[in-house]
Amino acid sequence: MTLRFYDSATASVRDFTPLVEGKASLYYCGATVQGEPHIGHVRSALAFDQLSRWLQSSGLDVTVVRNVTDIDDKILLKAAENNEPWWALAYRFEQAFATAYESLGIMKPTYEPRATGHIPEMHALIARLIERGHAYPARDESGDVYFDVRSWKQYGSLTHQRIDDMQAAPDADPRGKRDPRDFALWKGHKEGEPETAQWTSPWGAGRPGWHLECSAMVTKYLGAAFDIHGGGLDLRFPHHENEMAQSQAAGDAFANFWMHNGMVTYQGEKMSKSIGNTINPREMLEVARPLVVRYYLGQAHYRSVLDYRPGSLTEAAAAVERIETFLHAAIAKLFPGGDWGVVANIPSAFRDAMDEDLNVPAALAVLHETVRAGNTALAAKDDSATLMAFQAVVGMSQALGINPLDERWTRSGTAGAETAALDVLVNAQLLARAQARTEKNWAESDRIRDVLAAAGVEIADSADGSTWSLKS
RNA sequence: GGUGGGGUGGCCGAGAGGCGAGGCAACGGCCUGCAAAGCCGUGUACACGGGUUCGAAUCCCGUUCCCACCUCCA
Repeated sequence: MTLRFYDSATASVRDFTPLVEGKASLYYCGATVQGEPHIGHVRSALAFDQLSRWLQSSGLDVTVVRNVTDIDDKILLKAAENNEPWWALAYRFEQAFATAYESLGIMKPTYEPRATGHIPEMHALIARLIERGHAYPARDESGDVYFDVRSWKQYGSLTHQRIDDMQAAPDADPRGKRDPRDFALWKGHKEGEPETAQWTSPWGAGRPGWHLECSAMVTKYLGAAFDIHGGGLDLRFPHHENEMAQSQAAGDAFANFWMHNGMVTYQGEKMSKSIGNTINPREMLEVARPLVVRYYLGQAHYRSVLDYRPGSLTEAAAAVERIETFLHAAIAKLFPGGDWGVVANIPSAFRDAMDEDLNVPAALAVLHETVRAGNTALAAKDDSATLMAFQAVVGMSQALGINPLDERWTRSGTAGAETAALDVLVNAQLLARAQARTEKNWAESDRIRDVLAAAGVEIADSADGSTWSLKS
């Protein structure tokens, strides 16, 4: 089976054929670093993390580029309000995003370019557009340069809109524009803006417009034609529409596929900073482990709306624990030494689900069915079936970035010297309890269990003895 | 006004003409000293009204409600 993805530009699921055999190039929009990340931002990055992982699992050599837009109106505005240099504010939030991504195991892109580092590339693109008659300097001496929307017949094709059907923005300031929908490629320096927020250009000193940086950076790192451009659904218009227009009008083929992730809502309403109904990753991590948060944000199909409500994380935690319980039981049975090696395997049903536009929910169904089969095999003492299930669960969860055995999730809290010490102490208790149990001294047995439970240590008895784990 | 996406059991969430995806919760059973975990089983799910069909959650027509975007948005 071949990979198939939903392409927003054609509004259909199409076969994915890489432009260069054996390789895949993915660009997805990162943040305009003007504030703290919320889980909507993280969900988007996670969706494209799942995508790039799956492209890799499919044997492709993947190059991923995610931008940081570190100069724009809001950054300047907030920095002024804060009485802080705009570049300091931008970098502060860039780091906050990096921390959020890191905590949830979102793989680092191959490269993460900043807008401010690509001014010359933007100038070159503007020059090409002016030369081809698709851009013009403002008629009002402002130093702005606009993209001429009417000069590009295909304008609107990404979102299937006609310019004349679009609702005119009520607050549109025509300034020196030929058409109110023309957008700024270059913004002339204005009185009162920081001196540091301007660059010289053939059209006067100023700074880049919002959409230009992505076009310039994609082309620089992935070429004039590349495989996939991604981002949040809310970026389709105007951001992606404008990006596509300016790049194609300049003569670049640009993205072969456009992929957009669904929004995160809270009580049915889109989570956004302007409404103020946001939840940030830190708040989530206070109530759930990183692995659980990742599982939760990634369990729905990437194009679906994900509605957050209190309790979501508890349910996700139960599902994750089910997977973990099997994995730990299988290790205890198959690899008493604790060294299980890694022979991962990905069942074809899982592969089929993922190949079809990244159907993660269907893929998770395969994973959970395999966990059940594994538990059954464990109960039947069928070691070879247990091993098969174990390898499949490891393979599938690894492909999704939610392998509970992965060092990333285990290294803090349950590993290291503390755990080793705890293991000795708890095992001493378990030994005493085993003695009590052979003597059928149930009161003593239960007392030990209760004491451990109060300390957050859970006991599970089986025919082969008792094991312990930390309650999460 | 324009362009899209939706309404699936108590909750989440896939599917897209034919044996009830999967998870969470609940209930019953097995196992267990008791638990926990696990396994097995249970539930008359597809917004509403028509239609097509041997058969519709899925296709068609109509109605209704919700969400997103139309120059701040992931």
